[in-house]
Amino acid sequence: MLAPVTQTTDARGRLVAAAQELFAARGVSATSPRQVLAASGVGQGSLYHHFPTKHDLALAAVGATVDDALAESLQALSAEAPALERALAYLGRPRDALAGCKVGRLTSDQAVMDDEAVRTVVGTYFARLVDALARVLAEAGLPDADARDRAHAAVAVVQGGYVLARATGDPDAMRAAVRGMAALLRAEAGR
Amino acid sequence: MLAPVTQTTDARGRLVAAAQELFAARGVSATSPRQVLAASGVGQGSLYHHFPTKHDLALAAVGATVDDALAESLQALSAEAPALERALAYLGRPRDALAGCKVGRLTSDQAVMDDEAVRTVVGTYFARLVDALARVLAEAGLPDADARDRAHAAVAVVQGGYVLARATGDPDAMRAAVRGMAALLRAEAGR
DNA sequence: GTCTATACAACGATAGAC
DNA sequence: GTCTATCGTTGTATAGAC
Repeated sequence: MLAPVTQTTDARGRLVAAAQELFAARGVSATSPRQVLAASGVGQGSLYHHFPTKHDLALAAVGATVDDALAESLQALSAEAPALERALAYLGRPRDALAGCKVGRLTSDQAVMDDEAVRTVVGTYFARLVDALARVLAEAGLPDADARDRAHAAVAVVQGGYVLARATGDPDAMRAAVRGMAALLRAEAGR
Repeated sequence: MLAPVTQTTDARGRLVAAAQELFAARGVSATSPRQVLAASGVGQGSLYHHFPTKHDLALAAVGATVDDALAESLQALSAEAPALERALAYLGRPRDALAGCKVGRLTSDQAVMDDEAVRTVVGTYFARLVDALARVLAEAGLPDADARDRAHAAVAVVQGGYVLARATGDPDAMRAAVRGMAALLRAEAGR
């Protein structure tokens, strides 16, 4: 019995993957268990066996999405480069601006904000991201309090960039916002 | 006939006001015509008389909300003060961070993004806001292209501040983001 | 563990009397 | 212009056989 994982991992895994995709594309509230069923290819009974309520499914899918997103973001911040360049690398990462942030969009989703457990997962994502960026900016030479403010601003610029790009239908809005922030950070560092 | 507006303005106006409130609190997708009915106090038939579909109601309510929000924002930018201070006044305006931006949140709302007319109204709001802020920053001495980038960044910081505050459940996240941005703009101006 | 069948409420919208 | 009654669909969830 060296392969301890049962075959059920498959059905469960497919359900979570399908839910992640649909939640990212249409939001949690706007996605029905029926749609997840259809996309995953499993039967109705299976879904409710693994996830008795939509809440359980949302928690699993959002948790997986947050884990993925956090790993990707922290990667840019922990590269082999000077601290300021690592911060700018996070800012400049390629993003699908018109799709919106898979995590950030959840804060406008009623089904998420009304669910304490899910909302906490989303909150932890941003808390950890800001913490990591603040450490990098402190390493770049800023006093701790200033580094935290700049980190909040930088993460906010990315989130707001998504909003601007989606609202205007123009991905350049995100690029302009990030460019503006990067220029300001460089200017301050070169003081 | 010097009073051209009929009494229907009342029922219609109450419907729009109720819709604005509900849309701001719960989103467009998550708000049903039934809820608008209940909140406004008018009858079922009246709603569908004035607004044959939910689309029509959304367009009217979102349009009204955008008009209000734009007027408020532009007010801070057109005060009697030096240009940089007007930009910082916009950034520092008091905001209900945990409630989210009544306009910005709409970009995560499926019912809005799928509706060309409504989405255009939301897009125009941000386009006009960025334009106005860019003009102020140019007046403060920045080259036009730089002013536009900084304006995108500043508007994005506010939108992202809402996201951070809602995600973490902490209004201070918005304040930190705005503080960080303001400090960067001041530093650049005092170069 | 997975399936089909079904329950019951709420959805957006319409009908037709007044 | 406004009302009550109702349509057909989809929502989340459950029942019970296999």
